[in-house]
Order: sequence, then C-alpha cells, then structure tokens
Amino acid sequence: MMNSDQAATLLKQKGVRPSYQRLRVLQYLHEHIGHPTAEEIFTALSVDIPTLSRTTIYNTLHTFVSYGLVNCLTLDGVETRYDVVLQKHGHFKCHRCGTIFNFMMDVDRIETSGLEGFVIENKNIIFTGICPDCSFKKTKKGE
Amino acid sequence: MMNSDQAATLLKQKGVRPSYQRLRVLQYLHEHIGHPTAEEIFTALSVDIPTLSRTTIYNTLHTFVSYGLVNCLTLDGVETRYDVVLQKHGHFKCHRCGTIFNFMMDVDRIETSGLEGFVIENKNIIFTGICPDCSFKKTKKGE
DNA sequence: ATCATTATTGTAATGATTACAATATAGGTT
DNA sequence: AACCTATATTGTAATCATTACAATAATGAT
Repeated sequence: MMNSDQAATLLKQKGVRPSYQRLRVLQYLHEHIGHPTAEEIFTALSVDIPTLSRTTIYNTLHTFVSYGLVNCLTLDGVETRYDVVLQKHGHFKCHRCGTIFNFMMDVDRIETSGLEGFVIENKNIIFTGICPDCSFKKTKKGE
Repeated sequence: MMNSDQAATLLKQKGVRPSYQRLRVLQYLHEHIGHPTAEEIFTALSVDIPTLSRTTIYNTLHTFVSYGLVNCLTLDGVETRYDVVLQKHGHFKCHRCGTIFNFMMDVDRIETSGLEGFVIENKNIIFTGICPDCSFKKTKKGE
C-alpha cells in the first residue's frame, strides 16, 4: 500500500522529519484505514519495535495532525481515532459491532442557517446506527 | 425556563422517576443549553446540594440519554457534553474560545452514497472553526 | 567530529469516567 | 401510617486515555 520510500517522501513533502517511528506509524495508518486508535497502533507496532513508547505514538499522531497528514476524530467520547483519508467523507459507526465505515457525501452542499460570520474550517459528519452485517445477524437470530 | 413541576412532568412522561437530583439536573440542562459537561453540572449544583455526588450526575445523565431526554456529544475528545435541544441541528465549535454554537440545517437533505443497507439512527454534524467574536478580536489585534 | 536541534523513551501525573458496595429514599401495599 | 421492596444516591477506589516532563538518543548542519 505504501512503502518506506513513499512514506518518507510524503513526510518530507509536508516538512516532517522522517524518523523510523514516524515512517512506521504513517505506513500503518495507510494500511489500516479503519480509523485506528493510538493504542491499536502502539500494540501493532510494538511487536516489531520493542522499544517503542506510547508517548512516541501520541507525539507522532499530534505532529501528523498539525501538519495536515491525518485527521483525527472522536466518535464515541472514549478514544480518539486517526484517519489518513483526507477527502471529505462522512463516518458511520455501528453501535452494535463498533465498526466505523466511511461514506461519500457532498459536505459542501449542506445548507445551514445561523452561521453567518463564522469561519468554517472543518466539517464532520457522524452517523450512528446499525450496519448491514449486524442488521442481518439480528434478523436471523430473531432477537 | 423550566420549573420543578414541568421537569417532574417531563420525567414521569418518559418513565423516569423524578428524584430531586434528577429534577435539578434536568432544570439545569434547560437553563444552560450551551452543552454543559458533567463536571460543570456537578460544580453548579453542588453549591445548592452539598451532598451531591459526581456519580449521581453521571448516572443521571446516562439515564436521561437512554430515555431520550437529552443527547450527548463529544466534540473535542476530552469531555462528553449534554444537550436538551432534541430537534435536529448542527454544532459549531470555535477552536479559539471553545464555545459551542447550535445552528439550523436540514439534516435529512444530506445526500450520501455507500450507506445502502445501513440503519441510520443518529446524524451528528459538527463544524469547527472560528466564531465571529474571535474572528473580530483577531482582526483588531492584528495578530 | 562537533554541536545544536529535534525525536524518542519511560515514568509519573492528570482528568474524565466507571465499578462497586453501603446507605438512603420513593412508591405501592397492608 | 408503618412496612417492604425496588430503585437512587453517595463516596471511595479503580480504570483508561492522554499529557507532562526530564533524561537519553538520533539527526542534520557546520
């Protein structure tokens, strides 16, 4: 999906020093676009990098966010999740299985009133409900 | 805005036993629609109810959410906020002063693709940016 | 090779929230 | 009105994500 060189190029492009840890975090995010948490990234990379620190993960993610490499989102109020998909999209969280799905939408077509004079920098659209899989299981079990 | 009797009626209507603490929390939420946190509610009500416990606030808010009396939202990933305005609306958070504004929008007019087969139960629209006040201050100071 | 800057690490602290057990209260029943 | 059971409140301790901070390590420029 994204090799070491591509990751390094991307980091340099954005003005972020391409350390080994940063490369690995960026690659991980590109290989796991299901909105991982800091803890998930830490656990996964720790296997390969035993000396890795949680603090590094947090620092790295903060750096990525501030340099516009990833977006962060808090869907449930528990953990912050990170997303390398930067094109405008909505998030759907299934409250049964917890999976987060991306969906397409034209964010800029939303008509609002009451925001005259506001500088809008970011638009987050979060839907919650039940995903098709869980919906199907529920029907089958006859709950 | 909402007296004790009105609050009691509303609670009974929804099947929630109208204890003194619950009445006060519900009244507080109706008098402070700026999306208070559990801590803010606790601090404010503690003055009048010195024996009040933080746990009661959390229990009460969870009860309210599960009985559909209030909505909760996490805007910044730090604290959960509570909202008695149940009509569909969007939230705008100013990242300079932290204030949260409601704005009107037609949530159901948003066109999406990729959500076929999904049961949508809730739609949250969160914008971030700079509010007119902060925008104005910034201009004046010439930062 | 040297030096200053920046990144990583580990530990300790913070802050919101939850778990849990003891006590208190509410509402229905005699 | 007293009684009893179910439910609510309280306080403390635990949990979990995140941050603060200081020491060490690595990077890049001179």
